[in-house]
Amino acid sequence: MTAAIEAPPALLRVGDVAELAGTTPRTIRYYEEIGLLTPEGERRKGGHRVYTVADVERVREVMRFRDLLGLSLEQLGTLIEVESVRRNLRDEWSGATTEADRRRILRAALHCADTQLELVHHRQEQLAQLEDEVSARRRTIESRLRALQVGRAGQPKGAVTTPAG
Amino acid sequence: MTAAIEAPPALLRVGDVAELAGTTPRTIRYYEEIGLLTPEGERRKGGHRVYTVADVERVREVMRFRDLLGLSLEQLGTLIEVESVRRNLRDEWSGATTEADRRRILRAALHCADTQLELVHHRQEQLAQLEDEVSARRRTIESRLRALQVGRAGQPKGAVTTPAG
DNA sequence: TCGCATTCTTCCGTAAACGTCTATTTCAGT
DNA sequence: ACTGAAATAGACGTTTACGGAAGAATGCGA
Repeated sequence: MTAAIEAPPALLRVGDVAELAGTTPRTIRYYEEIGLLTPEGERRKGGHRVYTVADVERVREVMRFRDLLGLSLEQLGTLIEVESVRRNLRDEWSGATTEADRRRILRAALHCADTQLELVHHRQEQLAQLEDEVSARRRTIESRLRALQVGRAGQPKGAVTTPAG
Repeated sequence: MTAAIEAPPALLRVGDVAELAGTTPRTIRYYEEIGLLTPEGERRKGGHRVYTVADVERVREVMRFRDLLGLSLEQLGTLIEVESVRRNLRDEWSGATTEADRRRILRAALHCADTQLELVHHRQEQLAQLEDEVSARRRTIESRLRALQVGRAGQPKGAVTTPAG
């Protein structure tokens, strides 16, 4: 009796979340401490935190943005969507959300995604430029190497031909 | 009399380098302290460091790799070319470098550039994947928004159409 | 030559992002 | 019910990448 009507949310503990996200329990608690992660579901009466797979996703998202965009956790706080928004986007809307609310939430989420995309694109441009410069240098080195190989069969000595650099 | 034969190397002091590279003297000295930057040219007899524009470039390179690849300065030490190699690549070869030496140096530099390119490409892949996911989410949000707008003119209430996700 | 900005070394401070330890519950398998 | 593994709060420790101040020495323009 009292069988689960919907799929049980697969309760996770802090250690599970840490392992699934590839980090440590300390980090998970720290993220909560600074307001980056509010575990879904209430604490158990013993005080233990209760998570779901959505929280794991959240942690992974935080870590990816941190690594790939080089942002501080504080900056991520303003970049990553707020819990309520996320919950609303993932679950069905709670009965209390009016249509105007939904629109507002969706607009906020859209704006958030746009900001993220801008940052990603900016990063991509910077990386592309870095790539250009490095590969240009690579070509220079290569041509100098070839010049050396040729010189070996041709002139035994002489001025080094500085090739455009 | 005693006119400069070659272009004078434009001696810079630590403050100049810092300003040109967009950082502070403290950072410049720190980079030297941990072995990332060995100023060209000897110290002046007063003990003041002497730099050239090449050192400025070096500093900028360090900062870019640090920012864009998210590497620690220690990791950068193994990634960025060693001073001697750089000097040899930029200046003409000193009279003492034999042809075998030059080839070895060039090969090392080539390998170094390849490593850098690999890292850059890996980063680009990660960013591309992140871009995909974010823009996918963006589309989801957008379609939900549209669904709301449509619902406003069509059905006044009903189940929310969860669109693939 | 004077004076003041700059640089020198040395040392201590700091912020971010956790690691680690302790002492104390709490949970889960048997 | 018991027991070992795991979680809790709280505190302090650690590393990286510098910031900042002190006191002395140096360089450069007038």
